[in-house]
Amino acid sequence: MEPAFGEVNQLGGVFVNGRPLPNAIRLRIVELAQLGIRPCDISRQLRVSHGCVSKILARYNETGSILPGAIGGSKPRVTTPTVVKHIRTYKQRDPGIFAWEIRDRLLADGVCDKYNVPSVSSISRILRNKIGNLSQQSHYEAHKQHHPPPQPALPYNHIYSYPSPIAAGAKVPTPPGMPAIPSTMAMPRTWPSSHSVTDILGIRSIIEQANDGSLYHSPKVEEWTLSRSNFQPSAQHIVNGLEKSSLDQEAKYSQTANGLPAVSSFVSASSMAPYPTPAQVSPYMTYSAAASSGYVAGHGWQPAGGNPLSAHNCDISAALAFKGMPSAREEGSKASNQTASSSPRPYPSSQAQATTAHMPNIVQRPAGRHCLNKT
DNA sequence: CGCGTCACGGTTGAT
DNA sequence: GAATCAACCGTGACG
Repeated sequence: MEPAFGEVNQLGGVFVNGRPLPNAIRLRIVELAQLGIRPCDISRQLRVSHGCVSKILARYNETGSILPGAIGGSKPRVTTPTVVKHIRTYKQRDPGIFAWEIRDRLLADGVCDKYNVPSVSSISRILRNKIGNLSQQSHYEAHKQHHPPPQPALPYNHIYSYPSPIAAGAKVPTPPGMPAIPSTMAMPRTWPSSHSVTDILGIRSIIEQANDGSLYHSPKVEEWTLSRSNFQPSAQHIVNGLEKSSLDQEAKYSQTANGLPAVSSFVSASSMAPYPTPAQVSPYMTYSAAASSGYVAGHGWQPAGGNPLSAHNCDISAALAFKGMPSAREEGSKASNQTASSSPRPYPSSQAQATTAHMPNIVQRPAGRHCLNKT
């Protein structure tokens, strides 16, 4: 299972191998970068490897999300039963049809979109393995016989019809044919899985808990809210991407956190004082700091106007605001063309506005903005 | 010296 | 329920 305590890196920072940094830290990294602090300094201050800082900032710049990608799980299948069924149908109607033609038809008929349409080779395989004999038999009946019962209409397709999750990760910057990177596109792999519901529930419960003093939860809410409100479309994914893993993780990190110097304490001030003793700090305590009040509220540096990142100050309210936007996920998952930069408001609702009202700035983040670090 | 990148050892979650 | 697989993670080192 999970180590009760993390490891300590060269900078004296605590981390859990294989697990993402707590969102509070991730948020911190972005915040500091936005304040013009160089990545190398951020790295030292937060005691996070510069590679990690670099990665998080790069992802943030690319996707608008501070959250880690969805860990684990499998990719959604593109060759869903529905798709197979359509392929079969095409093949039956035209036994001489080519795989690429089938592919085109799947797109044309709206069975798939360009993100989840099977490759030609996949189609060939399907034809060979699942349908091959059909084309030679007499068909229309055939499928009723040896075919699995009719599939539920939208097993995966509609769920996965958001922009290619695969294209999403930081590793795949710009999906082909996509001029700009809509934040939704660039989001981390987040195919809705069974989490979908749990995510929501989980998040909500967290939000709810935020009231009862489970302090470690607030950071989640903050960041999460932050991301969502800042980057609209991607937000949902974030939610999705954040998923259990993120939340859990955070919870884990939080466990040991008690009364020790927190990130906030040494990051906080612009002062950037020498770091407190690193290693002996119980792992993650650092992270505990995240408690909203602690690490942000007190600082004078946040833009009065409400820097997006200042969301912590209003984590609860923002969270509540978010709660009021249940449909955001769906909307976001489909609003794949929205770019964060162009800032079409995906959430025209008053609720959305209420949320975003806290952080007007980021919404206008310049599209082409580059490394925060390049300062 | 700063930063992008990548191998590595690790975790996670769907199948 | 265990194994497998493929995704992700942050660190540390290199260029």
